Amino acid sequence: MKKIKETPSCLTCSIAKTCIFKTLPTEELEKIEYEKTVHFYKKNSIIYREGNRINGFYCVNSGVVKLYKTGLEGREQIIRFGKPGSIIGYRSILSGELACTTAKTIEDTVACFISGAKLIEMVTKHASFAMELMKLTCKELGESNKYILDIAQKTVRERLAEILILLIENFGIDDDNVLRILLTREELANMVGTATESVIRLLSEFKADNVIELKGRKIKIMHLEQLQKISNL
Amino acid sequence: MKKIKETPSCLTCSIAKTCIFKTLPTEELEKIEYEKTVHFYKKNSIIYREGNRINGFYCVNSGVVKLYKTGLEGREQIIRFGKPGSIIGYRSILSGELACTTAKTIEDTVACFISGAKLIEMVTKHASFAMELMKLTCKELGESNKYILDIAQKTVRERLAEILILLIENFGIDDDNVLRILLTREELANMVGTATESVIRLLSEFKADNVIELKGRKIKIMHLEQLQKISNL
DNA sequence: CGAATACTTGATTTCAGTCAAATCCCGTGG
DNA sequence: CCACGGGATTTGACTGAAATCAAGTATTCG
Repeated sequence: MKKIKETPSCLTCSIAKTCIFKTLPTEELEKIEYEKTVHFYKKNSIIYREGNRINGFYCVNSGVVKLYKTGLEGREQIIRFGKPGSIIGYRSILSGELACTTAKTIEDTVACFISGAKLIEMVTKHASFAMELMKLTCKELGESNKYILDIAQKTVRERLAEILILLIENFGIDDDNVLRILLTREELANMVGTATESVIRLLSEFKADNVIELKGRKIKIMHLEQLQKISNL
Repeated sequence: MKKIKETPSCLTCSIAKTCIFKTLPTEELEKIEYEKTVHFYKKNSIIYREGNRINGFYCVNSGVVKLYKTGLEGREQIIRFGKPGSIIGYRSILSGELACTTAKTIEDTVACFISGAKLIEMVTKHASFAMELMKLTCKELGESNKYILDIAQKTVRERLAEILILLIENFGIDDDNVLRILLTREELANMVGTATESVIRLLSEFKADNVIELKGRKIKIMHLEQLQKISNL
């Protein structure tokens, strides 16, 4: 409501443990601060599109971004989310390829754009930054590989439970055990890799089994252990 | 037959365009040469196991290695292959995690082991090496993400055709259009993420449609365009 | 407040997995 | 050289999970 469209500062931003810039010296942060451009996106805005060349990357300051690939009949496959502190779009800069996903906001979002040249400069000049970035990429790669296994071998039911756990880990739950992210049934389906109807049916089942409670898009976690059991670890 | 178990040299090895070490100065290569240990594996040997800590990575000199994750009922999901010039096991070094795949040779293989400390030293000391490594990782990440989409949305038939094309691109075909890698039906199934019987049935169909010819594990490509059409790009 | 979008439930279909049985193939040892 | 045993491959029959199709209800948003 009262959010002011204020330019976020890299110096205060980079304090967070999860921030990729955390090892950079202050003078470098100041240079980024000076060079970056800040963008304000309304919900459902596209930041960049799969297949396009992007000449920089984005650091999400507030809001949530879904990164998805588009399949043959236009069905989306959500690969991951960007949330405050995440960087998105860096993969294609580093690999020298076109963007492999579309980035679309699912909430009003503020993101800072930093040029690819600057990214490469930082990698070249600061070995600790290069290590951090590599660590991030390798973790992401591990997650993607894990998901290949899941999607190839697990049932939709197991995957849905797993996705819910993943969302809990990523976005947390509030005091009332309600998941701190609101997704449409279709978006859930596009994460799990299944049909919307299947997600609806399975959520109903979970609810009937008292594993979760549903109120619109709010999902309240009643029994995390149950979810874990359903997901098969 | 007449292959001699000879220690491969980093200096001659690194000439190849695809080699990750190609930007390193000669003196650094000499140091690697000195530090590395060379390992000779027979077919079906395990180089490292998913879930184990490995304190270095391997550079494949000759032979072929499959990298796979193991699912609940022990079914393998092949993530990628290592072939001459590939490096394997580096992901877990850089991310500081446990190995996320098992590496098993499917041919007699020679691979050089280089310590994780050395890898990190090279990343730190040589920005160009860091960039190359990052590029490699990011490309791999792009491929994994692509495969998530495929496996989530394509039919087994489409995926099998796609995997065959991928194998052609990776391992090539000989003068007689025969794929230069021999996999069991089960291994093909473990790439596609399906049952062995399904692969067998579909290969028979492809053969009946004159897209391929089969002689044991040899696959002869009769009509690549057909394969591409089946795979839906 | 009306249109559009999202959600839900039911009926039906189908792709692909599982199970079962037969055959093939290859290396080993007699 | 040949028989044997075990793994790999093939084919057929059956099953079932999940997709698709269809129709109605609820919500949201301009």
